[in-house]
Order: sequence, then C-alpha cells, then structure tokens
Amino acid sequence: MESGGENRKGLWTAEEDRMLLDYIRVHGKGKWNRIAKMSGLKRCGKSCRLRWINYLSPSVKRGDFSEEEEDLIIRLHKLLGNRWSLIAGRVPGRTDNQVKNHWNTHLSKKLGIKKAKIKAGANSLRSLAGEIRSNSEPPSDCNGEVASELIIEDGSHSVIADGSQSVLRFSSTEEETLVDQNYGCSFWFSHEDLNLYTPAYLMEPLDEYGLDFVWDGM
DNA sequence: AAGGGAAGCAACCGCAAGCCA
DNA sequence: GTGGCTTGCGGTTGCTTCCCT
Repeated sequence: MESGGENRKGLWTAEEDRMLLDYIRVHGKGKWNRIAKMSGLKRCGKSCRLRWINYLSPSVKRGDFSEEEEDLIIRLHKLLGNRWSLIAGRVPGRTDNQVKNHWNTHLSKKLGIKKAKIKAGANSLRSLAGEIRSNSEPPSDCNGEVASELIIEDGSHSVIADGSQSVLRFSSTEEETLVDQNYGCSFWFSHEDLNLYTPAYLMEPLDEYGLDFVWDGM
C-alpha cells in the first residue's frame, strides 16, 4: 500500500479511460507502472495494462462471438487446453479474457463439459500419474485432449489436474494432430481400475477404445 | 412492482518468466 | 550470478444486469 493515496479498484470510469488513452497516444504503451504514475491515474500499472489490452486497444473486437469464432475456439481449446492467450492469439480481435469468459459461460455449457473423475484405488496420485503416463499409448490419430479438468482420488487425496498438464496429455499438441472433424477422440488409458467421467462429446471415442467409463448425470 | 437467484463479464490476484543493471 | 522490475498468464472474485416468481 502506498501512503497518501491508495490505488483505485473496480470498474473504470469514462474519465479514467480517457486519461489512459490520452497518455498512450502521446507516449505509447509499455512500462505500465510508469504510465500509472505519469498519467495521473490512481490505478496500478497492472490495472492500466489490463484495461488497455482488454478494452481500450483498437484491435479489440466487441460484440457477440460468431459461430465461426465459437467453432474455432472449440477446436483450439481441444488442441491447446486452457491456454487462453494462445487461443486468443488465433482468434482475431479477441482477447484471452474474452475467450476465457466466453468459454466458461457459454461454450462449456454448450458442449456439456463437466469435471471428469478418476478413481485410482490404492495407487498414490504420483504413481497413478506415472502409470497413466508410462502405460498409455495414444492411438495415432488421438490428440490427447481431455475434459476441462480431472479429479483423481486415491482414497486419501483428491486433486484436480488441469487437462493441459503434461501428465494428462498423451500425445503431441502440434496443430497437425487436429485432424478430426467432430471434436473426436480423446485419451487412452490402460489402467483397469479407472472409472472415468467424461464430457458427452468424448463418450463415443472412449467407448471405441474399450474404456470402462461412467456417465455422471450431473 | 419488488425481491431473490442466476448468468455474464470486467477486473483483480498470485505466480512465473523474461529482462536488465 | 542475482536481485529488482516488468510483463504475461490463468484462475478467481465480485459487481451488474437479467429473468423468474
């Protein structure tokens, strides 16, 4: 905390926007802490940077997401997981925050994505993770993407592992692996004790590989 | 019309990586 | 090599708006 003047928080006013825009027009962006001080704004540098990137920058596109954009995001999310900045980088005019919010509020519902759950019996989380990784060979056309997250339980522990983490990523995430046209196949387990809860759009591919999965009715 | 809950979105927070003196 | 500063990222929070009763 600074003495004599705390940084403001909360929504930006039109006046604050104008002050930030005016400063950036003259001096350019970057060195956000300096901008925060020099522009006269009672905002921290981080807040100024975020406001510019997510709202004030002329490259930011507003309004509803088109079907094309949504389709692109779904495919990219399948490929990249929750790496929002990478996804946003390929959706012109959209920021990582926009993409993330849109995914969390619209697309995850649209796709019926929910938490996937793995029960691991007596295995420790670490050994389970190791086993999954070492015993699992993905089919050649499988890009290894999972639900938005997995919960692994071993009786004494419960941990949420993001699908983007390497231990749950079984094959290349190179773009050329995105060859399926229907958000198709998913991951590949050899572990027999696993009960797998997975999104609807992944059910068929999992069944195809003989996995014992249970569809959690919410 | 009013109140309460749900949904949507902007902004914040904590952490990590990169850069430079 | 290291410590401080800046930038960037993803998860989370909380405010506002909408909708239903």
